[in-house]
Amino acid sequence: MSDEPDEIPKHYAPTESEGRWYEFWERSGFFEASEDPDDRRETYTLAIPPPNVTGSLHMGHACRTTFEDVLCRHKRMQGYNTLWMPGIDHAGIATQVVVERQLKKEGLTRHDLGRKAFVERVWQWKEQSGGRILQQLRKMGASCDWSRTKFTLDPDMVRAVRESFVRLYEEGLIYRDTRLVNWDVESRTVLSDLEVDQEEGVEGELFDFAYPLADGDDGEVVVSTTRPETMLGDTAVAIHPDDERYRHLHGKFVRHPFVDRLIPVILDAELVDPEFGTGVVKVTPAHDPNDFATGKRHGLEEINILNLDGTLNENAGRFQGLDRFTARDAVKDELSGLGLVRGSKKHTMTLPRSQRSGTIVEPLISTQWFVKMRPLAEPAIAAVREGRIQILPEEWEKTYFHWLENIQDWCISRQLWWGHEVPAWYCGACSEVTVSREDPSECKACGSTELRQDEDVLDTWFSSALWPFSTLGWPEDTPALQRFYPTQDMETGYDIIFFWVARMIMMGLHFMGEVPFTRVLLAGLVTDERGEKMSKVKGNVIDPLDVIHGATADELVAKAENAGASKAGIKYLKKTYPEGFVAYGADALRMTLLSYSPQSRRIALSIKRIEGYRNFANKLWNASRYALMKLSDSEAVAAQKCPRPNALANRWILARLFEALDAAATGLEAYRLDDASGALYHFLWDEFCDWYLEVSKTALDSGDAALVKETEATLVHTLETVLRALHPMMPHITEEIWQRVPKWADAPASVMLARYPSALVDAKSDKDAVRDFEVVKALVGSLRAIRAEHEISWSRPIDVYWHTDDAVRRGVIQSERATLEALGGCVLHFEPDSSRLDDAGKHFANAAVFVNPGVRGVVPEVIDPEKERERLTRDLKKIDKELGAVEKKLDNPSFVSRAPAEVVEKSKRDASELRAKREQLEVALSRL
RNA sequence: GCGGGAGUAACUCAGUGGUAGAGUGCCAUCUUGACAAGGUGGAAGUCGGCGGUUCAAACCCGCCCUCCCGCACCA
Repeated sequence: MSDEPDEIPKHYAPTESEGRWYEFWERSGFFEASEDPDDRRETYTLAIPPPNVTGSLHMGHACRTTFEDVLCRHKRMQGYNTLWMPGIDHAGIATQVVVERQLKKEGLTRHDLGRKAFVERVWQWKEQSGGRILQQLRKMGASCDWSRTKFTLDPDMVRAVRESFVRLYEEGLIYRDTRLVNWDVESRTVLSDLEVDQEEGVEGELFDFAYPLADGDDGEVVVSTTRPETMLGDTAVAIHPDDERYRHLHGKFVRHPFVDRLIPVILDAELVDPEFGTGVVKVTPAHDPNDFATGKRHGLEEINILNLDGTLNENAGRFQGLDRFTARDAVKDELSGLGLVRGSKKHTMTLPRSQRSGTIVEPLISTQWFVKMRPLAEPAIAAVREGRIQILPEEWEKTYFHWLENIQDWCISRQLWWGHEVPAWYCGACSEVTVSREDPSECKACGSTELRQDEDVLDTWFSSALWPFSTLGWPEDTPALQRFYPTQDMETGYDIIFFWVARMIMMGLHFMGEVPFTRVLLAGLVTDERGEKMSKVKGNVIDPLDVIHGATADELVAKAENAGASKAGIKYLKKTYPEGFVAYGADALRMTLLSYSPQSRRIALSIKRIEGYRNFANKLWNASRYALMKLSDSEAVAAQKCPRPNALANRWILARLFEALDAAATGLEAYRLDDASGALYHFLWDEFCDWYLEVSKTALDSGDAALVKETEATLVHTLETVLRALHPMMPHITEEIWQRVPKWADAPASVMLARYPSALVDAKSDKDAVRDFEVVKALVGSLRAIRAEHEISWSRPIDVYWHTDDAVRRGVIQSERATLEALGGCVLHFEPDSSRLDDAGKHFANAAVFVNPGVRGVVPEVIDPEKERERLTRDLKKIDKELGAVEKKLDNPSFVSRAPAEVVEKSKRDASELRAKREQLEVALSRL
């Protein structure tokens, strides 16, 4: 047989197989949701978190995609009309930056092209390389309904955005206002609070200087600041009204040393903490949020000293044109020259940085569009509080509530060119604003045609917030919207709970009057195996596609260098993956990502773990290969029907299959895909492969026609069922094998269309079989241990004399004799006279002894007495430890009286079994 | 300052009251006809520390130490 070329290769090769099946599924339309009015199936809908159009598949996407695909494939197999709605996000800043970078290489800026040409250029780029990530999601096996793919700038999305903007405007929930905003001087746009990161622990300087009193008053007031340059925009100094030290300053003025300006001393209990510094605060309303609020309270002038690029403007007098940081030193020098410096000390502070450009964000007065959030937040809070939306893991609810309860208005305008245009037009004649669904031809107030559209675009997240219903056709009342809204699950990373999840809930409730989804699943962030965030600089990025298709070490290094990895990063990469990656396949990657607990905030991905699951895929492959070889000439064997076998092993594996399916179902229902996949993994490997396949060899070779028949039926049924159960997790390999398994006449064309196996339908729990098979496993385990300890070659059969007083166990051993002898490599002899075993030394030369629950046995003439002593001593020690713990418990009267009866009973049983075992081992030891 | 999370085997992590688990790694051994990407056997943990509740604590409570993450404030 070994001479014959194998029809099925020994190693599973994922690369070719995965692409082939994916193409088959997509071409066959298996991913498509139905809008057929006669289709009465319940729906299951999940909208993909649309990746950035600039995006390239990373592990975060891979993780999301896997999780979502499992949910969708599972629901689909359960008979739901399943819609997994795919799409891409236009990603305002991110995309604009990418194209601007390209232009830079040509020596151009976007201003050289002008707005229209630039936007055209971005579209061009989008058409060429934009949708790449959707192809990459396919490599993961994602079963999205691609026929519905949306881009957030598609015409119908534009329509949805305009509709929602206009409605919110008409309802007074969108307004235009001048206030202090976060200004990114590099990207030259405003940012929402969420787009600003606070960099903590920055070592800075607290600089003290003096303002001389004006109007002939002698003296000065000393103020402290971390930003001396902003004094150019100071319009007050503030003291606490109750501060006795400064009572003489009430109503006075100070003189600005550089600019011809008198600055009032104001009293403000809110701004000033008399304990801090000198107790005097300089007030710069145009460049600090607190000062801005103070300015509003006191009606102070707001003097903006900055240009939009971060240089100082004409209000800075002689400092005009200097960069903001250069200006800081210049101002300090100037103050020093005037003898006004009063000291300086180190100061630890927090700096606001732009998430995009990394530059320090400037608070700047600007006119922007805002969404009034409170009225939207209230229903969103209620929806979660009342359980109409469930957030998992639950601890995120607190974070969600905390944010919404303290929410600030959302600044939605951005000074970019790429994005949804603000549908507002300014009239040149009357300066009224016209906000309109359609491009207006005249001012709504005065009828003038002198209209100019607002030049800003909307925050990318504005269109994302509409995603669950805009993708289904809103504002049209389409059949899709009716059928698939609200959706069921929303799965995404916890890092965008505010950016996206909360806003979708608010907008969904507002525009649809219904929650956009009933469950939010928040997953952790994927990091490298050290728990460090994957970063191009660190060289620790694992590209999912490299894992799937393989990559040499050289390729990895070249790629990392190209991406700008540091020297240390390259070194780490070379050290960690000296061999590169073999093609592990999408299924192995998926299983790995699923195996991490969804409750963890960090998914420290390890290549070793991926390798482990690649090995699992291979194990499944080879187990199937064995089964298919054995079943090759039994065409009649159909997998569909659950057999009713008589043989113990067959009954056992079906019972265990039942339990594994039950565990998988429980895991899937609870969104614990780690538990679900783990249950099937262990069933397949530890039970089906390690025990059942081995036992089946004996049965299939037995020549007993009835036994052969029922074993074949059980084998194929178990395999076919476990393939269906695993399909959502490992779609490609299960399809590859399932297609080869003998099937029933009207079987569907793909495993993904087959029914998901349910424990209740497929088998009944056979507890007796499970209990009896444990006897087989324990006995074989003992024999293997003896063999291993005494280095007995497998080619040498051993004689085994055994005895038990337990009728059930005796029955099992006698009826499973063939199996036991095959797996144990032995010849079994029942020893009716148990005293001969107790006193084995007299009757058997060099006997090794084993003791199982209720079964004793000896293996004569095979042993090294020293090793036997070692083995027995070790066993004895283990038993002593266990027995000690149990006995201690039982000696405690409180335990016996207060613990539940079943717990006490179990302990008693354990104790007596352990004592018996202990006695046996001691006898055996003393004999040596 | 407010809030959340984490600390369990060498590593990465499961484990919400009843005798500590997995994957990888390690040691030994086996090319037994599905699979060496494998089989078999084995070693390895004062469950961060201290106290409390309980018959019983990795798990519940309190305090402490270390690390991570949000939010707010920071003259």
